[in-house]
Amino acid sequence: MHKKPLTGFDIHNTLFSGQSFRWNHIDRSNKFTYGIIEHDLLLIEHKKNSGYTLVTTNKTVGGKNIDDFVQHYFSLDTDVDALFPREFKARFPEIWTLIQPYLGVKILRQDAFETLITFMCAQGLGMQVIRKQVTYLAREFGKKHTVIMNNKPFIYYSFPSPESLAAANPESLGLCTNNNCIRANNIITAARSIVSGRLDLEALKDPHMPLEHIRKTLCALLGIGPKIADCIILFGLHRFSAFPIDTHVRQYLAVWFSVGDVLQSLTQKHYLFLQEQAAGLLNPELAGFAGHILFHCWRKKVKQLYSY
DNA sequence: CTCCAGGACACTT
DNA sequence: AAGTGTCATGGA
Repeated sequence: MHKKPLTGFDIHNTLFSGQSFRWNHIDRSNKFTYGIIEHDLLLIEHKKNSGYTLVTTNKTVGGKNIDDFVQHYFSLDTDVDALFPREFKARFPEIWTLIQPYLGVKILRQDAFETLITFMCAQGLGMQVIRKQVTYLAREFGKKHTVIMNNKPFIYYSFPSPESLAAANPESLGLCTNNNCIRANNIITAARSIVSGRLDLEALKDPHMPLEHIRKTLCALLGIGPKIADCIILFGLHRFSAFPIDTHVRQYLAVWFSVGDVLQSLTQKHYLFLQEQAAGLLNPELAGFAGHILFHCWRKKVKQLYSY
């Protein structure tokens, strides 16, 4: 067991802000949280006086030592002060005050394939149902692991490999996607395009590749539109300039910044218009990062929603 | 029985 | 291109 204290950011809100559907609580007391990264079980332990501690079963995670992993996975290398420009704070002082408690929320640099599949499950559904689908997918098609914790066996499942989803039959995968066979087939097709090499997610991580080209490549897959594509780009390909717009983002853009109209339908043109406006308000290079903080604040504080 | 949930897509102008 | 209905499903 390897341990690493986690300090300097808001771990709980980061894990449960809805960007990842693979972090869960072990028990109702919420003192232990777990996630599976790169097939490695990570535990986050919360003690009253000693804060948060990351516990891993291996010395390395995702080929990195723990310090480097934490730095990278939790985006601790990104300057928080650069997220919201000086003009933003001056123009919207009340919003700036409102989001103060959420400035510690980080973007998780997640696995690209996991992000691709899990956000394909997110179309037009509530987070509760999304998490359920992802849990079922891992249980049915992921690798089963058993570890002994507190003298009791604890079972978890790593996220399915592209090969296992590519080989799945639609009926059994449909049981994981609310019996939505269209979505099940879309996921299988996407997994097959990864296996065949027709879609190369690693290549899309190239920071020099134009955002437009990446978006176009992802949208070529059935079941992926502009919003899901931007989520994959932000959380899975780690391009913080990508700014996904969903119903919640549209709401806070209209209410907080008088950008667009909530009632206006989100056509492609309007979607791009909102993105331009948001980039103008925020630091364009980090618009998605800042947007996620605004998103989480809007949901939790204004809408009183909880994603777990 | 309605209505909603982090959209996507086919189908007309 | 750009705008407008339709779709699919479990849960509250």
